[in-house]
Amino acid sequence: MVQHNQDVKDRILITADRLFQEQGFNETGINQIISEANIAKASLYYHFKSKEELCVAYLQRRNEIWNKAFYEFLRNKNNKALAAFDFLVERNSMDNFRGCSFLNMLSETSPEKKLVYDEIQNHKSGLLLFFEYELKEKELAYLIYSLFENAIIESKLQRNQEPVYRLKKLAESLIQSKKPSN
Amino acid sequence: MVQHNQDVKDRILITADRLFQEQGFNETGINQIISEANIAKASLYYHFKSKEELCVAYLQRRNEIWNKAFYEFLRNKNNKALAAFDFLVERNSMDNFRGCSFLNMLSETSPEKKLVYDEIQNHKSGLLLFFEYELKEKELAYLIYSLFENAIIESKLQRNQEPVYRLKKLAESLIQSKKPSN
DNA sequence: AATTATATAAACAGACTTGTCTGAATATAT
DNA sequence: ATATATTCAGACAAGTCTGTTTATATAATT
Repeated sequence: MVQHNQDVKDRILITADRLFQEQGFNETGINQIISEANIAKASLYYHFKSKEELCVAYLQRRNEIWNKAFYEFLRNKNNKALAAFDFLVERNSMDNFRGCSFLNMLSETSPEKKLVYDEIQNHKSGLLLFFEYELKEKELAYLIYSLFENAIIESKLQRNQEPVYRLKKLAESLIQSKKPSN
Repeated sequence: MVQHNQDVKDRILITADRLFQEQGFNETGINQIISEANIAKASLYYHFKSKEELCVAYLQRRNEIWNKAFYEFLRNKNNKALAAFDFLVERNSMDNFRGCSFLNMLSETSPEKKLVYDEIQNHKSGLLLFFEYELKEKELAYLIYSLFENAIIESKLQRNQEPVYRLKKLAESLIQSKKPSN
């Protein structure tokens, strides 16, 4: 039966999102996506002309979802730059230390795929902008951003939250020591 | 003609090393390895019972090669913790911003492959130990280690050396401010 | 001299890969 | 009512993937 309700594209994206995150991009085949999304292969290629185009759409959507969750989490927090580390703890618990979708893709793609690189760069520059806005000082922001990035990677590698706690404490003392009130 | 000179295993490792670095692990097939190494497929499976086992051997060898080049580079340097960033600049130029082989593998593998994870963890804990030895203070070492890690990632993502220079400067001022002589 | 270790080529298995195409059906828009 | 957009199932192409097996050859060890 033809399901003509225009959520076909959504179902593709939702399923691809889940599978790319769970298994990685190269480990996920088109056939698995269409099978689990319950759509026809021709429908996928009607909406996306290649797997690479689906990849770009996936990263765009992931960026939107991530940002939404991120800023929602921070809404009622006092020190948002530090609370970012708490967000990371929450995400690690939810996704079993899967790490950053964008850094994962960075390792699975090549610089020739410019549109893919663009989406990764865009996500990361957005995150850096957040720290710059919160901390006012650019070099301090780059510093805390770096600790945040390494918190993602190190907690993925160690498969526990200790690196996040530890780097949050380091970030805290660095931010503190820059405060003019001290 | 049978080449019975016991460098077959070496040729496999040398070729796999090159291809895994240039193309990534999952993007490199067994057939390409045997073809470019000029050996028979049965010879590969004589020395390595699976591609995963080859992966582990590759990471072990890569760790040895990396460490050798790293400590050789640092031998005549004064501030070795800071000179590590210069090493990174050199490597980026040589390998066209391919990034860290171990972090790349981290994104291409899964935690179920315990031996693979072990090699990645081993490499990174060795690097952290280096910073701890050089900087004496553990939390400072973890901080500089984090900047170093992000320098690898960010320069790969931006495909230029600016992040390395910038993070080296940040590292410098952080190390400076911890010195008791100030 | 006999055994064992290492190497070869090449076929084979069985599954998977991305992407195209056909022919039909159903919606939506004009 | 007619044109256009969307969806379907499923076959097909042309290749790739990891790994096994066979049968043979050579080198090293005992």
